[in-house]
Amino acid sequence: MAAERYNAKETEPRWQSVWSERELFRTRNDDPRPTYYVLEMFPYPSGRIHMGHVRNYAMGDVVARYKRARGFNVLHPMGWDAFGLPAENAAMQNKVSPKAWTYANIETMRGQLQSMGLSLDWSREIATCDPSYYRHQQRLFLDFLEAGLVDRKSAKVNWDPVDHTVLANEQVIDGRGWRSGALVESRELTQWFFRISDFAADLDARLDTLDRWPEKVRLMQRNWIGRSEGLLVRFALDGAAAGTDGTLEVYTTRPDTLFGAKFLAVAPDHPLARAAAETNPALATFVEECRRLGTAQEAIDKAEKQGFDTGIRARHPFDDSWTLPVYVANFVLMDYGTGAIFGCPAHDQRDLDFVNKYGLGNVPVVCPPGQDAETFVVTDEAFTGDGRMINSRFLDGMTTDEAFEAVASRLEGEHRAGRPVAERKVNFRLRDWGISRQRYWGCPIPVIHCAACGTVPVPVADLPVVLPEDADFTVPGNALEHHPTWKTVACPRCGAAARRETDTMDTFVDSSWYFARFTAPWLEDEPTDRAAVDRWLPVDQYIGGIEHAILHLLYSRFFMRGLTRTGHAGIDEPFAGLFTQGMVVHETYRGADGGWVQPADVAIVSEGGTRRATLAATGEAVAIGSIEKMSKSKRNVVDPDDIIASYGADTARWFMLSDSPPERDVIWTEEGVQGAWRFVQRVWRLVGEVVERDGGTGDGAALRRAAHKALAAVGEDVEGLRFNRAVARIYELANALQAALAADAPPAALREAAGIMIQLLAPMMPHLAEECWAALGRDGLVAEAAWPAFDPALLVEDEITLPVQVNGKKRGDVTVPRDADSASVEAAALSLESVVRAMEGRPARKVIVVPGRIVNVVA
RNA sequence: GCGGGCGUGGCGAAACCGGUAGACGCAAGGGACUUAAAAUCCCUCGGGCGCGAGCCCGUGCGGGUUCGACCCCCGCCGCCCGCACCA
Repeated sequence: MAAERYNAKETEPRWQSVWSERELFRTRNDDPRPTYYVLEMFPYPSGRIHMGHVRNYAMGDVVARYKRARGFNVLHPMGWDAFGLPAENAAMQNKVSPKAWTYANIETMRGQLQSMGLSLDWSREIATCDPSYYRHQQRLFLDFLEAGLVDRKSAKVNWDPVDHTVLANEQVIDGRGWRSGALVESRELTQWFFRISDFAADLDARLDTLDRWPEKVRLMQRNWIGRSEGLLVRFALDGAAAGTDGTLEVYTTRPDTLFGAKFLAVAPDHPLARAAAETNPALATFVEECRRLGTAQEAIDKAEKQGFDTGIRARHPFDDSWTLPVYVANFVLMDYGTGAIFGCPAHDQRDLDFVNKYGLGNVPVVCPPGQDAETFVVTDEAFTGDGRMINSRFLDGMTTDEAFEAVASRLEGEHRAGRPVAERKVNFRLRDWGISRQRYWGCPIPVIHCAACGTVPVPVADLPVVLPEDADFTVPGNALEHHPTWKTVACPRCGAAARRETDTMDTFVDSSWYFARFTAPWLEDEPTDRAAVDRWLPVDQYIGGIEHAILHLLYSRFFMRGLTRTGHAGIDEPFAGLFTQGMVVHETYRGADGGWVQPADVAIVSEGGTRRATLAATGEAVAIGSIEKMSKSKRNVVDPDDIIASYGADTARWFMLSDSPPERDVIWTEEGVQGAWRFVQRVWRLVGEVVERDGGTGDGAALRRAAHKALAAVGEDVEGLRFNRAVARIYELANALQAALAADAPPAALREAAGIMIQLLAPMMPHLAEECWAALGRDGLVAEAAWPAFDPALLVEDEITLPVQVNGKKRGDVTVPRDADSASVEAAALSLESVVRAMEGRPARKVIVVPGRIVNVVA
């Protein structure tokens, strides 16, 4: 045997080149074997990979390598989510172009990922910022436009008046722009939208079919889509209220409480409010105040319920003599339902707060179970549950549900001015996806604005609309807008001078279909190859962070439907299996001056169970703080490059997979890494000893059993993505192998067990596995070897040891033949000395024998 | 406020469908080897009592169901996450 110590630094690059030279991970679409598509969320090229990437890609690689060994034709690609604001910020600060910055980062990060030994098909690599990718995205936009999936409409946006740009909600902090610090304004801008809300019902319903998604994610999406069943009620208005047709449409999910109505309220930007404000200066002032408050989320949270009586009166739908005041109220949202509500204070907390402020009173109409209808009153806590109807005329005595039905069917049947007074309506919270961004570094929206022809799509033959490379980033705002010539263009329809759309697409668009592009990324004329898409999609296993539970995953689900509607695919759900992994967290450290100290500069000493930290360089004391997500601000990051340089990729991968369940956070510790590294060395040593062994007088049966048990268990654990358990099984097998070596087991059993162990750990530590595979003298590469089959006969023992309980407490064990009948097991158990003692002379009233499990004697 | 999840040794955790609680790893303590260190190997490692065989207690807390409960049911407590005026 060669070197004593395993040298990861030398072996890892060597095996990486062997895999790459043999094109082992290059996937062919015409390979006849069954397909398996495993995908990890592609990274943003921020500059360097972080430990979260290592964890994510280590998991995906285990699945890819395991499925390959299982005989699947595995697609495991990698790419770059490469558009986005940081590139423009870098351009502003460092005078490099966003393109140069992004591609330099990709270069670095590709090298880092390659040093991890991931079994990726690099020939399919894509970058979303490359015209060879975004030209197809532009084509998809045009197809979506044609198919009616795209809208251009006016919408309120967060406008940063200093940076001259629209900000996403996440970029507004305490009402101020995250970069400029300027107070953000609410502006109406004409924007491009994807009509995701058209699919709300289907996106909601199909969540039920995603049985390999985490329940949590499905729930989050369900809440986000926000389906509700209710009634659209048309209230007649007195006189000819301006801005209306004489009725006010209200959406409610509680028509049962209609007899508890005390007022109607509309949103400040409701047409009725706007019209009324024109003749009422005080109301105009109120509306203006609401609008100002409207932008800052914080203000909304704290704002008191406020309203303004318009003077308009509405008629109750069941009683024409019953009038209700119509308010403009700050808590009514224009973009949900109809922007108008009826207020039933006794059974809605907001409405109750409102009437209590304006002295409108309340009438309870639902009596809670167990309450007396005569005495039940509501003061400052609304009752929102189900109960029996009271004070509600023909509804009295009904349940809440019955009353809903009664009101709905009755009002549906009544008509006024040719329309039913009410209609059942399913409403959704989900709003259309605004994709316009006033940014340079994104996919240009391929349309042209012509004074004569209006908005004209760029002809497909003219694609791609390429970003200009000579943009100027010294002025804030959209560099496309500032560019001297880029936006000047001839109208494709009439040839007159026209203006290019200077908005680019939200970067979430880029990531909404990349998984489809991976199936045939070489195509030049089409976004997708139908045959390839049909073969590979849906993705069998998608792995990524929980932070994308809603937006990215919902947008992708919408996009898949869009692709199918426009003939680019044939399915609706892109991801059959989804797994959301936990974060990588680390202790934080603070120096004497209170500043954060990075782990690389800290030395930990542990004595008698107490851990103390010092600055490695000076010995100065360092305070150990709480465990947090690795972040630059707290400096508690560990650079994967450093770990790979000192321990190797296998050690990093192994540590990432051991200990914590993959969906939970994992605490990165130096001790843990060293433990993983010790195991790497131990495996190498054990294999070395096995190879050298040329005779043995001991028994190999126990080892064989242990190996086949591990084989069966690890297969199940990897299938279920329980990597931490698989790791524990492999440790057990290593322990068994070591014990067998000590017990002088015969070489055949040793070699078999060592071979199995290597194959089990190959998906996790592929380089070490290759090195050991070669040392064992096995043929070919372990990366190409078929997963071994376990021998079921070895999993069952001839004799089994059963615990014996007396009244549920364990008192001893009996060892019996595997197929012993209950009577003989019972006899053996009762004759145990420890059992007799525990019975204290009492007779056995009952003996429960669970075959192969346990014996319980009831005394 | 609404919705969801989780509470098991010093730590990360395991326990299949209600059947030996703590596998496996980390840390710690003791020992062997060594001039020494590193590396490696062996032993101990939930708490308490006992020389020992062994006994008692123990999965956030309080009840319940069961021959038997970390697991099921009821009621609390604590922590974490998501959404948040959605009518």
